[in-house]
Amino acid sequence: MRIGELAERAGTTTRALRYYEQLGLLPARRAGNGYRAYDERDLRLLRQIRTLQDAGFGLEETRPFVECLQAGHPEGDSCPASLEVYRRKLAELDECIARLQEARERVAGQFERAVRARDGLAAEASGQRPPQCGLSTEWVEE
Amino acid sequence: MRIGELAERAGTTTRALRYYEQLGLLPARRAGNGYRAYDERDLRLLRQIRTLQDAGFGLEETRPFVECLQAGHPEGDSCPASLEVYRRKLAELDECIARLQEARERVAGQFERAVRARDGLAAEASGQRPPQCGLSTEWVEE
DNA sequence: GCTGGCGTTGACGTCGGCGTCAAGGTCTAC
DNA sequence: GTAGACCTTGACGCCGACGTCAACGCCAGC
Repeated sequence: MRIGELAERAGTTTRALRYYEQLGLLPARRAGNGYRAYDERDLRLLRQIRTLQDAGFGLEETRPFVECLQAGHPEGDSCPASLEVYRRKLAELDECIARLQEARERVAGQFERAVRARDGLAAEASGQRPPQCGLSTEWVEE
Repeated sequence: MRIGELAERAGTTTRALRYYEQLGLLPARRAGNGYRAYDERDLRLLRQIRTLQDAGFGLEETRPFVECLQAGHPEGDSCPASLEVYRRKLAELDECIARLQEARERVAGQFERAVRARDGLAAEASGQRPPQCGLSTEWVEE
């Protein structure tokens, strides 16, 4: 199988495959004419890479999984190094999620404060009382 | 006030300030010798920028807030455009958090499956999908 | 033999938010 | 008059994961 077919079957691009090879992540054999030659095992490796990428892993983090498969293990995560990467990624995701949630709270607080201030100012300007019942409509509006 | 003092008072660097000026975000007046000259209002603008950045806003997203202050409003979020940015950012954060949580679940599932497999118990599962969330400037890998 | 569709390597561009020189100008203190 | 602490502009570097040329080679079909 040549590079174009492999790329298509894995749902990626030839450029990506050459990049992986450049990283030593997915080395390719060569046909007589210099074309890269891949087989089903390479497709397996590539799918491992893509699955992990989709789950938020960087390319370097996929390396232990790929090497694990290349070493003949049944799964990319059959090796200790892969499990270690899982653990690190879980911790990373947890921290990341916590940070985002904290940011979300801050933004939501500021937003609501600003909306109240706006309604307050509008009320002062128009000389009327602020509406008390309709904050939730602000949201769905967009 | 010159650039070094402003940077220090806002907890940033002179490089960042020149960059903001380059973006037209924080224009500076010039002293006779060509040095940038800032005042307390600039410090206010800069603090607005930094606060938003810390909350995960990109520099372009801070622009409406800065312009709002420059237009003489009491707060950076006194203007409709700023509120709109708040809304967009909240939606963005929500989506991002959801994706990361989904990714976390998948990784956790894979991890546990792999551990069970290692311990000799057989089980299988699979999954797919895209997470990948880019956010604030300061998340370091661990 | 010629077109068209594959493949090859190499190299530069992208995005954000600056860091880090380099080469020089300005101002103050001693 | 000179050190050194500030300032100026300009330009390249960085991180990841490729995209996008450019210029060429290989091979099948007509």
